[in-house]
Order: sequence, then structure tokens, then C-alpha cells
Amino acid sequence: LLGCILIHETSQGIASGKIVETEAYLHDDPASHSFKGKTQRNSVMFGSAGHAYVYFTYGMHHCFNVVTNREGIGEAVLIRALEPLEGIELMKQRRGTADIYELCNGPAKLVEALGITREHNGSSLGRGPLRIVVPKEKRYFQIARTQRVGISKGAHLKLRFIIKGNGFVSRQ
DNA sequence: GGAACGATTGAT
DNA sequence: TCAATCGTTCCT
Repeated sequence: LLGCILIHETSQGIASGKIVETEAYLHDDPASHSFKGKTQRNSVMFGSAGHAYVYFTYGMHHCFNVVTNREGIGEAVLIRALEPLEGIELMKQRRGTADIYELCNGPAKLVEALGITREHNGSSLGRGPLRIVVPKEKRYFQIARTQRVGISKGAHLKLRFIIKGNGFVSRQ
């Protein structure tokens, strides 16, 4: 997913960005919402790959994931940061800041910047207003791997991936 | 039915 | 370092 473009088209306009930071949540991973089995909240994680898993957290934020394994296996990748491309002004408006580095440098921030809501939970990302485009050009960037952010269980696993040297990641 | 917690953010 | 804020999960 790193280097792919996440796009959301609404009546307000188009907003998009390049994915520069991700975290993997595996089926046998104690930090994953799917670890203890299927529930109403995480059911989308157990669906087929290429769909959006959007969840509400901390009483005020939403996070966006891409379901990544086949039906029946609950796995997803959390999108943690984007490098803003189209719709910068719209994103500034939605985020309430003029600092482009503060638009999409965090999982709940990019959700707000792109106008993603819980209504998108379960929607397909191949086509439609919310979609991911895979660039055809060769990828030249290097990928760095670190521990994940903000978790206690499974904290030692290095399942956070960032585009090396990119200035739009959520933290150094 | 009730309590504790959380894949965060922004202010102090 | 800490408050905001509420749905989900887990316990009784």
C-alpha cells in the first residue's frame, strides 16, 4: 500500500494523498481488533480484501484500514499518514489548519482531511468515491520498518512501515 | 447493568 | 503530561 494513492471524491470536491505510513494488524496478533474473533464492530475485517474498515475510537476519532486477507481471516492495514496531493485547500478547511504537514500526519487526521466517515465501513476501495489507485510507475523509495504506535499488546512486533525519508509521516 | 479501556489528538 | 469523550468489550 505504501506509495499508492488514496482518493475521496465528495460534493465538496476531490481530496487525495500518497500513502506514506502503514501498520499491519494480523489475525494472530494480540493488538488486532480481530484477535478474539468476529464481532459486530470488526466484522468487515473478516470479509474479503480491498474493503474499508473504519472504526470509531477514543470517543471522538475514526481510523481507516484496508482489509488485506481473504474472507474468514481477520486482517487489515491501518493507514497512518498521507502526503497530500489534490484538494489541499479542502483538506485545510476540514482540518482547521493551514500547515500542510498537519493535514494527514496521523490516522484520525487523514480521515478528517479526506472526509471519511463510519458510513464508509465495508465499502469497496477498487471503484467508487473512496478508492485506492496503484501507481504504474516503478517505485524507487525505500521502506523502513518500526514498532507500532500507541499499542500495548504486541508492542515488540515491527509491523509499522514508512516511506524512508518522507516528511509527511506521523512521527520520526 | 456497570466499569474499564482504547490502532488519537491537541493543548498545557 | 493530560484531558476530552463514548462505543466496545468484558465482568458481574
